[in-house]
Amino acid sequence: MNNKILKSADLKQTKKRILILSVLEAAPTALTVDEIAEITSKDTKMNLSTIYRALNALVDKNVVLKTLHQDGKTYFEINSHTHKHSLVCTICNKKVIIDTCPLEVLEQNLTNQTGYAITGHNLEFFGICPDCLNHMPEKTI
Amino acid sequence: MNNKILKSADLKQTKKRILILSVLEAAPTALTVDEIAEITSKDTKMNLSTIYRALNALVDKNVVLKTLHQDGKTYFEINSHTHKHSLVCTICNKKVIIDTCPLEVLEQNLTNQTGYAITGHNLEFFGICPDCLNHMPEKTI
DNA sequence: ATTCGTGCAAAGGGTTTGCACTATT
DNA sequence: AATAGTGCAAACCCTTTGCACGAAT
Repeated sequence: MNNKILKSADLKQTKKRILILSVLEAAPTALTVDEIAEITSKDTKMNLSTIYRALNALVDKNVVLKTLHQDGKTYFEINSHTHKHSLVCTICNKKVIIDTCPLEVLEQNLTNQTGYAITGHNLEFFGICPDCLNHMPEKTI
Repeated sequence: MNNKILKSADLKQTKKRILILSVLEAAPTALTVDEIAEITSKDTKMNLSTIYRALNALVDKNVVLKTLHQDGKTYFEINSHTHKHSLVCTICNKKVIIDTCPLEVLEQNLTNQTGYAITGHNLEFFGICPDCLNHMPEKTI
C-alpha cells in the first residue's frame, strides 16, 4: 500500500521510504524527524538527511503534512485530509489529540472579509497536563 | 510610559530597551528580531543579541509574547491581553490581522475533557492574498 | 559600588545541501 | 544505462551564551 503511495507520487519505492511511510501511518500523532529516526532505527539505520529528504519529497507531493511547532521542531504526519489539532503540555510535552476542528466556518468568513484564498491553518493549544499539575509545588501555580 | 513597563518588570531602563518597546507598541502586528533591528537601526545601532536578550527578558516578565511561526522565525509582540491571530499569504507573506478569537469557548471544553490547564494557544491561517491570486498564472491555481 | 545590560565572537540546535556512491527503474 | 536515492560532512539559519566591558541604580 505504501508502494502505491510512492508510485502515485512519482517517487522510487525504496525500503527506507516505505519504512518511513509505515511509521507515519502507524503513528497516532505527528512525529519529529528524531522520533522517526528512533523508531526506524530498530529496523534499519538511516541518515537523518535521508529522512529529511524523504519527508520533504512527500510533503512536496502533498502526501505528508509538515508543521513547525512551538518547541522549534518540525512535525510530520500523513495527510489524512481529516484534519486534527493537538494540546501540548508545556512542562512534559505530553500531547492530546483534538479531533474537532472548529475553524472551517471561520475560514469562510475570513475569505469573505479579506479576499484571501485560505489554504490552511495551524493551531496548537498549550497547557499543563494533569500529571504535571499534580507534581507542581503550590506556589508556582 | 515604557519606563513604567520596564520599572514594574524589574528591568533597568536603558535607551535600547525603551526603543525596542516603543517599536513593539507602534507595530500593527508581531515582529521578528530582524524587523525590529531594521526599524531601530534608524535610531541606534544595536547588536542582535541585545535585541534577543531584551525581548526574552520581557517575555519572561510576560510583557511581550513570543511565537514561532511557520516561516521558522520567532515573532514578538506586546502582550495586550487582547488576543489576536493572523492570516499570512504563503506567497508574498502579506499579513492580515484577525481580531476575533473563537477559541476561548473551545478551551473550556478541552479543559473539561482532558484535565489540562490550558495556558494559551497559537493559531495561524495560511492562504493566498488577492494580489498574489491576480498575478498567478491560471494553471497553478 | 553593585548590579545588570551590551557587544563581540563563538557555539548551539535543527535543517539543508554538495558530492561521490549506490540502488531502483 | 539512465535516473533518482543515500551517506557523509559541511554549510546554513536563527537563536543563545560566555566573557570582558560599559551603563544604570
